[in-house]
Amino acid sequence: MDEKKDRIISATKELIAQYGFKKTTMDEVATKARMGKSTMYYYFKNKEDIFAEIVRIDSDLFRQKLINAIQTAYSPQDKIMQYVRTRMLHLKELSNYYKTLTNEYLDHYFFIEKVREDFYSFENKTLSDLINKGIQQNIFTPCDIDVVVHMIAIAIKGLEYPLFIQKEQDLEKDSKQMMEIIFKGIEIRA
Amino acid sequence: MDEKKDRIISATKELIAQYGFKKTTMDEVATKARMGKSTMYYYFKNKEDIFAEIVRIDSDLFRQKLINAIQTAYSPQDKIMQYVRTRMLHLKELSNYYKTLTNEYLDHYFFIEKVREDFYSFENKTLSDLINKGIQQNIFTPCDIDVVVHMIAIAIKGLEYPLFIQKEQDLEKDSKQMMEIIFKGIEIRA
DNA sequence: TCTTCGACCAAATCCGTTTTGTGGTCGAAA
DNA sequence: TTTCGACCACAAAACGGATTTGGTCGAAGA
Repeated sequence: MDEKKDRIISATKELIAQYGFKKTTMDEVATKARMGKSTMYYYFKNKEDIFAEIVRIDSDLFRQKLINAIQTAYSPQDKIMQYVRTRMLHLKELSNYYKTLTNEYLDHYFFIEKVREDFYSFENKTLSDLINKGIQQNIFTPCDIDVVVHMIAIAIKGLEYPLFIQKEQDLEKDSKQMMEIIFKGIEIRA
Repeated sequence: MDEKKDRIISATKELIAQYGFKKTTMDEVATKARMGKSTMYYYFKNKEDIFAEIVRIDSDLFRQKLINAIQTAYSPQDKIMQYVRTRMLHLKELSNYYKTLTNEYLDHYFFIEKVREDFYSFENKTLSDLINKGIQQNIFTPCDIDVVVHMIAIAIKGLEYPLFIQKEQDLEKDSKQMMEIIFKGIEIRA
């Protein structure tokens, strides 16, 4: 039954958001999900498996959010801009929510690695497509798309940095200005 | 006598590069510097003081290296490019050398903070001057210099990222391409 | 056959205590 | 002014016993 899985997932999510992965015990999750601890092992292989599922779901939602953001914009520039903007704002939200988790994240990221790689591959394809479309529409100058995507990825990493060190920053403004400069670098000149 | 200070500094540097700050004991340093432990306290206030001095010296050398790099180039673009290139290569060297230290770095950066701030302020001024000169020479389009410098800083952070996660990357190539895009964004159009 | 769970286990974690190691001081002496 | 051995206080490691916790299993209910 999927409803049981959901109960486990949402209980785990809440507890993990508050206490982090390590400090959340399976007993607590079981209590919160209103079932015996052993029952959970009927639905999930182990503790990490639950967490992996949560990450997978969140990642899917994130991707969907990005796809929606792209669709609301028209020009390739706006689409890319919306992509980056949405990505940064979501990450900021995440970093607030999972503040406790940040440190453990590194310890456990071996089993998130797959999701992370999948995401990067999605991001790469999405941005490539957008730039390609921009070139076909005679808006961007023909160029090595992989290089441009890689540069955007580097810019994104730079924008992420303040989140990582919990430094306040106007992400939206920075994203906008950064992307504007990059656009000027690849737009066809009048 | 300055020669004594140097012996302490260089002994500490070697040991710290190998074992990190915490695992390096004052006894070891004293032995390597061929003097009694107490003697070192005649020249330095405490252990951190030695480390702070090392960081200060290294930082000065780094700055000098960057100034030299700028002087070897002629156009504002090349100067900025050389700046970024030299900065990244130096950081890569550092990150190899002080591999052990990376983790502790965060714990101790409170007493490196001052040096770090000074460096950022130097970097900001240096880049501002270069861009300003570029505008005066009619090479860069007049713009909000602070914004451009901030964007370059973000790009640099993005370029630093692979160092931080010990991921191999062609820093020199990435730096070059990233800066070329930014230049296209601020150059006066023909 | 599918689902639930109490009882149970081994390994990890916690926690109070003791031992050791280490940064730093001081006074004497050169 | 410079050097250092002896010494101290305290932080970190080592230890070992008690507790917690992730995970298994077989029985029992649907």
